[in-house]
Amino acid sequence: MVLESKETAQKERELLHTPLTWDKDSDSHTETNVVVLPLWTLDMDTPERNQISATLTKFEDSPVFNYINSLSPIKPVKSVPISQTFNSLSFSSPPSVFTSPHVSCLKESRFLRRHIPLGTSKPKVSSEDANKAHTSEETLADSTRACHNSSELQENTDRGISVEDASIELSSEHLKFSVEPQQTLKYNSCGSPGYDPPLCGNEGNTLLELPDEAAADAGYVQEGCKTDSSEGHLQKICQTEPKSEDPDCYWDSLVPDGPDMLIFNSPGEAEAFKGLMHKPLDSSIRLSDFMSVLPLSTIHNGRKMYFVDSVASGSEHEIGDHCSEPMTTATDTDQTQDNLADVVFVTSHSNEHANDQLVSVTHRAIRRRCLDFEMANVQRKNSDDNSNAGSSTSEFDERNVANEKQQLPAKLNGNFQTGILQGIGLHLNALAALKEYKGIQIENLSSGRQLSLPGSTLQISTSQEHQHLSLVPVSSERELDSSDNGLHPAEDCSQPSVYMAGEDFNKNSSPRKKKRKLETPGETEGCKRCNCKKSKCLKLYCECFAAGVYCIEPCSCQDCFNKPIHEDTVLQTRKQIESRNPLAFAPKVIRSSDSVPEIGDDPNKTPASARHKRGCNCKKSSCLKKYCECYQGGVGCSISCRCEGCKNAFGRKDGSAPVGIETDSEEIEATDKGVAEKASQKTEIQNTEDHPDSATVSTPLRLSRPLLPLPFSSKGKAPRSFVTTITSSALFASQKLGKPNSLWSQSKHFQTVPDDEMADILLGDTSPISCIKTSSPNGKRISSPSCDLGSSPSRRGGRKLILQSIPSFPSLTPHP
DNA sequence: GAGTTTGAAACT
DNA sequence: CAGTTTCAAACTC
Repeated sequence: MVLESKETAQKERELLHTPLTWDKDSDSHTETNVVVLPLWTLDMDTPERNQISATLTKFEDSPVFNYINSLSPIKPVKSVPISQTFNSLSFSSPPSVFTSPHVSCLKESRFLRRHIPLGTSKPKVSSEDANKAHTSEETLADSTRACHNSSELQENTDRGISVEDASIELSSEHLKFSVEPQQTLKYNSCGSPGYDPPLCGNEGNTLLELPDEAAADAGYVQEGCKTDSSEGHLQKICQTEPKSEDPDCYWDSLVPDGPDMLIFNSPGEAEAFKGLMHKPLDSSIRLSDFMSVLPLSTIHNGRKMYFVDSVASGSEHEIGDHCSEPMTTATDTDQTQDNLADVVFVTSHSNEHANDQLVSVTHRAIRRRCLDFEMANVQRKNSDDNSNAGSSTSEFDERNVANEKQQLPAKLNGNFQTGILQGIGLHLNALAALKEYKGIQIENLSSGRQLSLPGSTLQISTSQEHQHLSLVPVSSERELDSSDNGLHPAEDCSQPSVYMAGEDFNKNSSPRKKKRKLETPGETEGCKRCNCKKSKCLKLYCECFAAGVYCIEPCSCQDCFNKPIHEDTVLQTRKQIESRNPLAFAPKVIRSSDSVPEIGDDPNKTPASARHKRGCNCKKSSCLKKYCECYQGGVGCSISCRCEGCKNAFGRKDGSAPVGIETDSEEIEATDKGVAEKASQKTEIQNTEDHPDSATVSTPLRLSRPLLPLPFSSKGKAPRSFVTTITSSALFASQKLGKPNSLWSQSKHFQTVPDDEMADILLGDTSPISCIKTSSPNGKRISSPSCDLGSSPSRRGGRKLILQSIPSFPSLTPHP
């Protein structure tokens, strides 16, 4: 397996470096017969993963599998479990950077998948972990083939079956397993893991998305948006959402195209699938079940089936309900009416659409943060236009909720350079999205069912011609604060304008005005981008650049060079800046200590476990405003700060306790105050619990946490430092496919790594690849199980804590 | 929305 | 390394 993985990794690298020659025109094929197996993100090191891998292997060897293969002209590649969630999930965001979301995607993905987008769009995994990469590579290869052959295939593929990938996340273990069997009997078009069929422009392509992972999904979506053709599935999804009153509906809506989706001909199949879904935790079982189901559906229908990742429920998430959702069976109908329209979300209500086919799809993807190129918006065809109504297809969407937290770890295990960063970016995105997601959830979900998905905002706008679904990443903060605001689907990012390819955004005459028009203040902030006028977005002044992401439409920058088309310039500039300051792109806020006093800062003086990398230099803001990077990052000032009159609510330079905890809150604005208190208290509590031995010790939670509960709720914008941190890593990681900048990787480490460790990292003492600690707003995917850095018990505990302590993204519950 | 304030980044 | 300038975000009105 390892060998195989290595080979795959190699292939993947090659693919990444190889420009895709895919012709969009060829995409025109109407339907895609693809079965997408869940992408399993596994941690190679974990038993679960092994289990899954074994299962997959069996699967491949199984008669059913063979049968499926026989159906497709394309030779299925032997799937290899990949730990790299990066590919799809983690990376989804990262690609943005270097694969720039804008440009990178040749294809639009109708599938919200975690797969790594093909070559350009997807960051390449340079990992040393060939193992992880292995699967993805194959997938890429397949996808590539598919793309090349798409035109041909399209014609033939309508009824073809392809299994692109399966992804499963085992939330229970906090591990994510990703396996991409990549057995593509047929690729629809670009049906490669990284590849989204939609690119092919087909309506037929189905997008399966896991609601839970909306956040993650958003990432995909965004990526998908990169391409012009982004209209796809998201819109479709959106179409149904408004209609759905059922809690499930939301998720259902997420599932785009019906025809392509996994369809169950018979209720029995659906049941089987259902059962499978119900067993998210049992990867092996699921896989088997899943496999068993496939044949039937494919065979009977002769149609394309898409399986999108089924995700294991996360421990924190309450997936069960979703999983258990009865699958809707529909009668056969011709979907043909409108290729595009295929997706009808079958909700409990939607049975009317009677189709024989029952589609259940779970899609798990990591949502990309706004920073990542977010094509926050995805257009979806209006149901009217598309004929969802017309299409008789009913689709059932079943989603497993997976913890993104888990995903991250797995990803981390993968190549550090590429994978990690990307993964992080995605993760963040997902987090950002949470808030939005919640809003939807609240609005749409009436049942007590909890959604454990990372929030993503789905914005649905119905225009005469199109419905637009946009996933808008929202800052984690917002999410946290969302309770106040009530969730509003992000308007800002979702604006149609967003659909535009990111690259050309800046070219707009008045980006800023445009942006403002499109974006509402609150929401905008989540996706807020830079507004550079003179720096060309090639200096650290530029938040996007500093974060390691390309500027996208939401940006109001002028003369922007921080775009994929200027990738060389960007990279060069980056290097230049790094040459001056190796840590320039490192997270500004780093974990000061893990309960390890030796770390530079005196814990006593710096209440917050996390500290600003360099410390602030505030003179007039008293470290009570976002001018202060420490405050903005949600961390207390430390001895390294040169601030004057420090009143940082998160911890004063002089060592006084964080305001939030203490009585100084008065100094803070009322709104912020509450948040700060909560955050600080929460952090403290968690810390104490997790690390009884060191009260002052920064816990992973803190590390990651500070970012979350910041007192910025009013604006909802994530703390600058935080954003920077997250994005930077993601961005950098993804900068060059296959050639992750070492620095970037390093930067990642920095996030969670103590200063001293950072130094080591820079020196190369620590292998970035081996371990990455990431702090996510939600803290879900903060650590990779296998992370070396975390080898120390304390650290591990910290990571673990993070996961636990971090409030799961969007609590599925209606009200946070 | 325009203007001011602020402090980091960049420059010297 | 310190001082100054530039820059864009944060903030205010």
